[in-house]
Amino acid sequence: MRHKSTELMGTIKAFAEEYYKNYRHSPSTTEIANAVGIARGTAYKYLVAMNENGLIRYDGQQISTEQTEKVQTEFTSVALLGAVSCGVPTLEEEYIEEYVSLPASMFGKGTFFLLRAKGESMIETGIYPGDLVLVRKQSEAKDGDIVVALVANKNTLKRYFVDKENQKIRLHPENKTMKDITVSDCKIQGVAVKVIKNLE
Amino acid sequence: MRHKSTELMGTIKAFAEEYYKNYRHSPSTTEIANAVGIARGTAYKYLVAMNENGLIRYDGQQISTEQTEKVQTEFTSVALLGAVSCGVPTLEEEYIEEYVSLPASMFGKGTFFLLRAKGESMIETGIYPGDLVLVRKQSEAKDGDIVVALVANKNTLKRYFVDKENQKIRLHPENKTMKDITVSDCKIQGVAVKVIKNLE
DNA sequence: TGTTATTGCAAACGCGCGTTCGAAGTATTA
DNA sequence: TAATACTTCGAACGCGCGTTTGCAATAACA
Repeated sequence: MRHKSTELMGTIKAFAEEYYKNYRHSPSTTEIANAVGIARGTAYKYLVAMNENGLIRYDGQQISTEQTEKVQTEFTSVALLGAVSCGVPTLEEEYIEEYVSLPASMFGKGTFFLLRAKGESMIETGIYPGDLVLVRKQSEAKDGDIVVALVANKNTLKRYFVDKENQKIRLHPENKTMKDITVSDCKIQGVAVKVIKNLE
Repeated sequence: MRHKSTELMGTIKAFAEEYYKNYRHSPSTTEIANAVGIARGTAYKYLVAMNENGLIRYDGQQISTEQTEKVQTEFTSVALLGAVSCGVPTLEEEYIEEYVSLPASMFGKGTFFLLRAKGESMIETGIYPGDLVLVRKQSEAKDGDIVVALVANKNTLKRYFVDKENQKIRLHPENKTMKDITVSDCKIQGVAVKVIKNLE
């Protein structure tokens, strides 16, 4: 053959892109070599050639293509709380079921936790029992925010309103069959920012 | 001092756990050494001591603790489609806005794509315009599934029913103000499995 | 205070990585 | 067929890693 195989270049590119989507970094020359069945040095030469070629960019460390540039590599680590949503102050290690990484581009940055909604108090905003609620951890809330608040030693999900007249806080369930809770003070654990719902 | 500092052990453990949550693998001895200000060899010795100690587990490659075991390391790579949800056959590279990794424990495994819901045709199942819909790519659907289907060269999100009497497919918008679409055939792109909604 | 055990550091080893080099093999051209 | 250009391989170099070792510093104990 006269020229480096463009077929092989395509295979290498595809392999690198697939690898990148899974591991969020480029494969090593060794990994590429093994994957496509060539020598390590050859794999390196291919990468350099493909770089000059314009098929990929390669700086000796990372391979980048149009596709890999679209791969989001920023994540937020989020604690998923289990059966805790009532009664216990959250975020204690033993109540954390697992830690998951969520892409920062979709969910934002900050300190979050996830909890499984219980009860039907927020049905009218589309939060059903079993849905996962992503909560940004913060102790302040704005009027109208959906908050996780600790009242009577229980964590509940309610909409938060400040009653200026009588200096009270009103926690409003979005469910016509339930009544508002009015308290003079309550600890806010965080503000709900997303819901993840099952469809099937 | 007579014994290795338990304080330092705690610092190392905390550093390794935090690192693990961000990168989904353990830091190198060098990284630990730099982070806590000791020599590389010392860091290694600490890891070995902490392993015998029971404070962590260390196999020479990975550090694991109760916390790191809760960190989910399996992901599914998902293509996020941009303004495509109508009119164009999906999943062509140029319409992919970005690739995100979602934890397999929460979203399952398989081939998925995400799209931003447009129009109000699924409001009664809680899918509002702007919500992100996670779709499992498949060409078959069960009765009652919410599908992304290609009708009249447009992708739409509808509930899927098979009308056995007259061998037709009925695509049902969950919105009382809209009418069912009845077609004899349509290409199914996938089945909606999750919705991610904004709350603020 | 002197002896002993323990700790921390710097240096060194093997290994995999990116990278380079020379030799051997193979397609192209005359 | 012979000359040339190109490609591939295997070996080798430097570097960072995990790991080991020896030495100096230091705490504990008599």
